[in-house]
Amino acid sequence: MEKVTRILLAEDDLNLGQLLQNFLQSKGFKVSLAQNGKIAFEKFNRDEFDFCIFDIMMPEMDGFTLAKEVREIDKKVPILFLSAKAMKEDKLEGFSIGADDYLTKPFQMEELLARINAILRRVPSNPVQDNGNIEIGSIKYEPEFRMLYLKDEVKKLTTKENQLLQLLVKNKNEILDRHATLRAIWGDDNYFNGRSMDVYIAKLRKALREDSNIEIMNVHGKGFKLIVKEP
Amino acid sequence: MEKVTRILLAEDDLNLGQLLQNFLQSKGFKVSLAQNGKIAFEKFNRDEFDFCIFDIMMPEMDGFTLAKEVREIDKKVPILFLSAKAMKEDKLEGFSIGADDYLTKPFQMEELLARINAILRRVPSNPVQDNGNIEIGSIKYEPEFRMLYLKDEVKKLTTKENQLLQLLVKNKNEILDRHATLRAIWGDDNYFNGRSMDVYIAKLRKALREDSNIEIMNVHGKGFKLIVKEP
DNA sequence: TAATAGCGTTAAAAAAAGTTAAGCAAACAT
DNA sequence: ATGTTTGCTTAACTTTTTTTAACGCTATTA
Repeated sequence: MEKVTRILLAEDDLNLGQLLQNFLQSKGFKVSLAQNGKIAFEKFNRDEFDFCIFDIMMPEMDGFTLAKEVREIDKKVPILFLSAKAMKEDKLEGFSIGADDYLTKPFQMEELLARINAILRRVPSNPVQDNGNIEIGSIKYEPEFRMLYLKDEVKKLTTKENQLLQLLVKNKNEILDRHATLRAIWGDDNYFNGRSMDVYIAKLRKALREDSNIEIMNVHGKGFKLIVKEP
Repeated sequence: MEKVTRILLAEDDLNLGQLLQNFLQSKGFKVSLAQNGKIAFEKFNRDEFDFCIFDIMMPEMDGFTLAKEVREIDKKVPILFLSAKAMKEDKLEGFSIGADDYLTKPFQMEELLARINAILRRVPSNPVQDNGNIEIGSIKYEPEFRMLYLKDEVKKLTTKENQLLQLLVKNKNEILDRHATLRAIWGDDNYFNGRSMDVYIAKLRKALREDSNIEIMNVHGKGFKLIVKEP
């Protein structure tokens, strides 16, 4: 379950604004477009955002003032400035307000995207990280330690066994696509890797056999499906 | 007690290099200047750095290759590229390697400073305690003194043991790439050095065995992973 | 229903890693 | 200078992990 990054985009040039909005939305972001700083600030107070892109020259409220207002109530949200001016003073003012980046128009949209991602990588994400303890039927499974706690044995899984079981668990009760799995774990989808994968499916079946409610079912020509019958 | 930020600067133009070094030192950074990528990589492996500034076009080893090598053994250290070319492809390649910023020459030194600080604001402050002491599970580890404080013994690590353990710690819970590690510590990735590394992994396992929550796990064909079970 | 592609299983071969110890050279002490 | 310690590499042997092969079964389609 991927978390969508919500971007607040303040840009008075409607052409550019919608172009950016469409581009970023096509890249999987949720983008709220505001036509000036005042509207942007209202949006910021009303909703939650993970990233801000502010044009500097805007009517009603310019980008710097907007950023200052935002910084007063949120010290952490990343801010990236867009500007027509490449002037040194402006850039430095931008950074002094607490900007994360400053991009001068015209720019390539791919560069904007790359810069957004570079910043997002540094933002501490998901504070809620489940402790990774998973139950497959009655069998405890710890993916990060590659451990399977069977009735009278603790089985240490190999790298491949673990990768495969993780994918199966992640797609519990859904079909795990054969070709995609081969590309994901083996890097390449060819005949021999396919046979190798079948061998590992057999290994996992043997390991999980002690709980008769667990089944790794084949879906002919499609892939495998981990089924756990809940009583 | 302010911690000094140590910058690794790779720049073959000695004029610019020393200019930047002086400027950044005057701003309170500790700057190590390397004249090409190869020297920079050796420095990176020998010492600890909090920030990297890499020129792209350099003899011996270019900035992109350098950054890739660095990223293989350190997923987190910030990297900022300097380049004479403003080409879109180069910028995108830079970001795809995992750069945090990309600055085109000529630039204002104040802008460089502002960008460095903007990135450093996002870097989670010292996972390492102020004095450089590290805890691996219940075992205290002082990399700069090559000391491991075991239950009833203080083990002095050898150079290789220490280098390897440092890399493992830096990549805790992530895979430490086998080939990259060999290049980083042994300088060359060949069969015999690989066997040597396995011997050192065995030594470290034995040393860390007293805390059963610590494990140096092998990821077949990829490398090793230090995992510490937190209770 | 015969042909065929896809899968199940087991065994073997091959590759990678674990372990122990011998060998060797540099650093250190005697 | 000579012996000793130390750190590292190389070797030899073992075990684990992964791939490949072989043979049989099952579902799909002509």
